[in-house]
Amino acid sequence: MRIVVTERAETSADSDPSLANEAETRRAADSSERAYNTIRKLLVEFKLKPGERINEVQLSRSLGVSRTPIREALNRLASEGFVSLTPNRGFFVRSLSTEGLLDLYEFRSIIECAAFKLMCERADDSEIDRLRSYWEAIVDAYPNQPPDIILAEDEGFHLLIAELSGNPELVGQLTSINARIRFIRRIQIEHPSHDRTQITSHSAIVDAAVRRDVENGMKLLREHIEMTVSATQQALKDALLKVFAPDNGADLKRRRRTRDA
Amino acid sequence: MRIVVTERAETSADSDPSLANEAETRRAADSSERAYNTIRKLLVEFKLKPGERINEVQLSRSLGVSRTPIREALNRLASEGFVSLTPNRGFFVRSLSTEGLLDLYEFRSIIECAAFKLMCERADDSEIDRLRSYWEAIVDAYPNQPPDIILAEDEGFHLLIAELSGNPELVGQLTSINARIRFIRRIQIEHPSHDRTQITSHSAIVDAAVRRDVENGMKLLREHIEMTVSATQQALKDALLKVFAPDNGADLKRRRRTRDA
DNA sequence: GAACGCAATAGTGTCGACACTTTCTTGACG
DNA sequence: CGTCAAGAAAGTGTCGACACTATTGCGTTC
Repeated sequence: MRIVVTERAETSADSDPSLANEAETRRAADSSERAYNTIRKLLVEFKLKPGERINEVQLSRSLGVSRTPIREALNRLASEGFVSLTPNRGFFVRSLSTEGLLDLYEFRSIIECAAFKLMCERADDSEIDRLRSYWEAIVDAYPNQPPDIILAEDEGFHLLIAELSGNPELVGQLTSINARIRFIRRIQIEHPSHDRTQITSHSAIVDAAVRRDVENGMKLLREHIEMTVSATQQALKDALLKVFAPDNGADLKRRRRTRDA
Repeated sequence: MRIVVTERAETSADSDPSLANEAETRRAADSSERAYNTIRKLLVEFKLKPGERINEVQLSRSLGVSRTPIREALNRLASEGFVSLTPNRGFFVRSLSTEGLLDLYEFRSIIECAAFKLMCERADDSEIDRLRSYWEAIVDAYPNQPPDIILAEDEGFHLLIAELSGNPELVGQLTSINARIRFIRRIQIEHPSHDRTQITSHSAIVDAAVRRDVENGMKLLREHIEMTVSATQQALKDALLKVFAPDNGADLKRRRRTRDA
């Protein structure tokens, strides 16, 4: 596995008894939180490969913390679907196969369409205008932004719709979905197949929202999302090929679905 | 707080009843899992009251395990929205206000309608027939069953629709929603306002599925769910009144929404 | 008597250790 | 040669302890 963490250039925090420097020796009070973020990044960037067993001891050494915060982070990641837990055997990286990706995008489409509908029904004009102005403020520069910005602004757009739906559950769900597919989306944006004219659909969605045209808006959203799916699938395949470089993709078949009841 | 865990005499679909008893003989290897189930039950039954701070030491003593599995369970419950975590102050019971309940039911409605639609589009006739036979096998005895059975069979019905949608994400989401509202639903079923003629809508939904009538089926589902919401709201109010017996309900106002980004 | 420290208490966050389980290694046996 | 078993090694699950932080209670000062 051989993971080198560069999150903070603070390697070898352990085994330094000579340094009694107070500020440096202070034990961090948020190891779990940082472990969570770091591990999630490792997962989402395929540093930890799909299907692989996660070695807690190795991970804890890499992050320079004990196993306790590692396990707390892994438990959270387990309920969020990033990893699965088999009793007495430990945590495994849940493979996000192309199949699973389709399911996830379909779920996303469901959430977003519902959010749009609710927004149209509930948001007052000033709120709809927030959506319009949010998009207008970034639309011009949008196609020329670096991938990370594009991604963040796109997520912000869709998340704002969810917020304007007035249902916090939808916001939470969309946030969680975003986290799970962020890396894939980033790859897709950087992929040569990426078509930046999709911004026009955002504008069209805003128009539909202003007109409170539920049917049309949902149709646009559905198409907007579906449009990215096939391109994203190709991007995912490329990414997986890179990850499992020489091997065949046999490991991918071992799809686990151990979401507990 | 003073919690005494009497795991017995409940639904107890789980296996092992006594948690503290086993500590004397041998160390349990699944304390986290059982702590998770137990704490979730405490939450869902309002033994741990909304807004209350969760004392890990007390809890661990009650369950007869150390704080480690308690914290692992709480971390999972945090990602699932049952509790929230404030750094250095600990875990708090997230209050499920009537408002939050509405949001949750709305979310459920969205998931179920989408699942029904997908099922109609994808499931073959034999699968639809599984739904039909599932319901036919239980429909006669249904109104006279004890509440727990009614609840389980109802959940099973809706869950089967989600499964037949072919999207595991929807199954997982519905499972999670069910867990969060189970106790409320149980109260509602036992509440005098409960109307058992709602089984007719299940039959109607099956009919719509057999005819692949998406529009009508979704309409039925939406109504079916909405019908229970108002009744459930009343049941929830009664339950909360009982929980916060002498106090005013001021604690309920402190609604936390600390779902991490 | 009220506001302000300031110590004492209670509670969380993390650690290292150890018991138990799974997995790997090795060597005997067919 | 392959199979199996026993022991060794690796790894997980849980514990008790301790460092650090928040809270409470108490005495002091104005």
